[in-house]
Amino acid sequence: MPATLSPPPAPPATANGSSSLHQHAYEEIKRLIVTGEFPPDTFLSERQLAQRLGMSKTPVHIALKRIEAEGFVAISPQQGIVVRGLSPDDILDHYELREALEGFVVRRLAARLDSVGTDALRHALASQEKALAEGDLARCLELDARFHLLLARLLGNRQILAAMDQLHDRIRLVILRVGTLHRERFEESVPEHAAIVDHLLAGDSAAAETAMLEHLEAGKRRILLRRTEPHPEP
Amino acid sequence: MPATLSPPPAPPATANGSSSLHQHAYEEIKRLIVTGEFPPDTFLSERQLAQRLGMSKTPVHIALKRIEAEGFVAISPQQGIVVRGLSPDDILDHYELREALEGFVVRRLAARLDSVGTDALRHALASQEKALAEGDLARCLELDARFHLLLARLLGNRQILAAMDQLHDRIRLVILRVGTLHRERFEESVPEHAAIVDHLLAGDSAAAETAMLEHLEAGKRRILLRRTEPHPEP
DNA sequence: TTGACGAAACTGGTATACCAGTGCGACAAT
DNA sequence: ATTGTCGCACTGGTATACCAGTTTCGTCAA
Repeated sequence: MPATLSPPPAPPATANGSSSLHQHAYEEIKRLIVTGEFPPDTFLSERQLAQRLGMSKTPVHIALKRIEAEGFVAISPQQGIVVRGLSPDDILDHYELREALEGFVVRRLAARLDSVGTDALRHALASQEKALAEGDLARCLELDARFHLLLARLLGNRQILAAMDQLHDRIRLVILRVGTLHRERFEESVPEHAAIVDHLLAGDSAAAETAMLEHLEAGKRRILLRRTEPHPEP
Repeated sequence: MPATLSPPPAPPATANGSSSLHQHAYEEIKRLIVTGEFPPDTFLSERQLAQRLGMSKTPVHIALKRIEAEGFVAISPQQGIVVRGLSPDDILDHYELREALEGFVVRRLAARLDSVGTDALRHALASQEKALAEGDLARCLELDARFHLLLARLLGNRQILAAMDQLHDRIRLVILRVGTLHRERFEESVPEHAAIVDHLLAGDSAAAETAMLEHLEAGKRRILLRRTEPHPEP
């Protein structure tokens, strides 16, 4: 599609690099979900979304089937589409999967980190500290997710990276479930990241893995403890 | 020649259990790929597939976009669809991901195995030995994949199970890459499974994980080296 | 013989129309 | 007033037609 679209009244806000409409629809709808604009239990409609995105049903339909396959929405034929929320069990399972993947990643990574990776980790850490100092919590959240993905990328395993990439959006969803972002969260997690990096640079596999597992454990605790408000859920 | 439009005999043909056409298309196309009927580098066409499956382009298109997202085909707009093969690096990455997931699974599982799980593992093992004794190699392959999925299911983590389920089809693809099934492969792997189960039943996390990692390492070696002769146990 | 050029025969991507279910509300019969 | 029923207004799912590229190949001119 040309960069200068287009007839429909709504050329979407974000300048997209999407190669196709259904790709754009996929990214946009998922963004609306993981940013909380479409909270859990929201009812969606292909036609509404198509109109909002300035395209026809077809690409929206394709995007939604993919999003359904990833578990973010539930589609009932002849009924409708509903945004799926995350149960506490989902969150626990989510963190356990991360323990398996990311614990493994840092364990392996400590033994094979090169100078390029060293620089990347130091840079990522510096960015996080800068964002925290500036109080830019949204950027803190983004950098947090990117830090974890960076570890997988440095390991160079595309399968693991792909698996963690799918987790990326779920992480946002998990964090958003507790409401707005808290500064204290990052005042704790950024130093935890720093500890992981320290052990990686020292080549200490066991210590790096332990630090990662503690970091994830702390993250899980930060989320589950805040989830004590009464929920009007069935 | 031009497609002179279809003479669709137009009964939905086989009475399928699929809830929708695109679901049926997804399962069928993926089956054709993972069974080797569509080997790597095969060129596909939405229209050809639609005619073969007795439906229109639309559900085929949706199914292919999902299969593309899973990495089994590559779609180039205005060009065509090609079945993606697995490079040696892909296979290495694949096994490394399994090491991360399944190593973690057995480590955790050894500590929390109940009587139901015990029975399920014993039963799974017996089935494998029976299939091997009968020389039913196709069933051996199926039971192999199911055994690994069973471990994840016993752990009770849906996220991990979903991640490993995606691997299920890739495993078949990996094995098919070396050609036909070899009896020796299962004469080795079934006892390896038995060893893993033994350590799980004994509650020995470390031994179970080690056995699993060795099992995966052996599987990787069997594929990459294509060796058919049994090797001495360490 | 050879080269370039253009029409045709494809490709996936998208829009539109239509279909078959579903739920709900209005209206009618009691 | 209650209740049963019909119908309309939705839903996602599918088929069809069309679009804009890309590739192929035959034709025609040099």
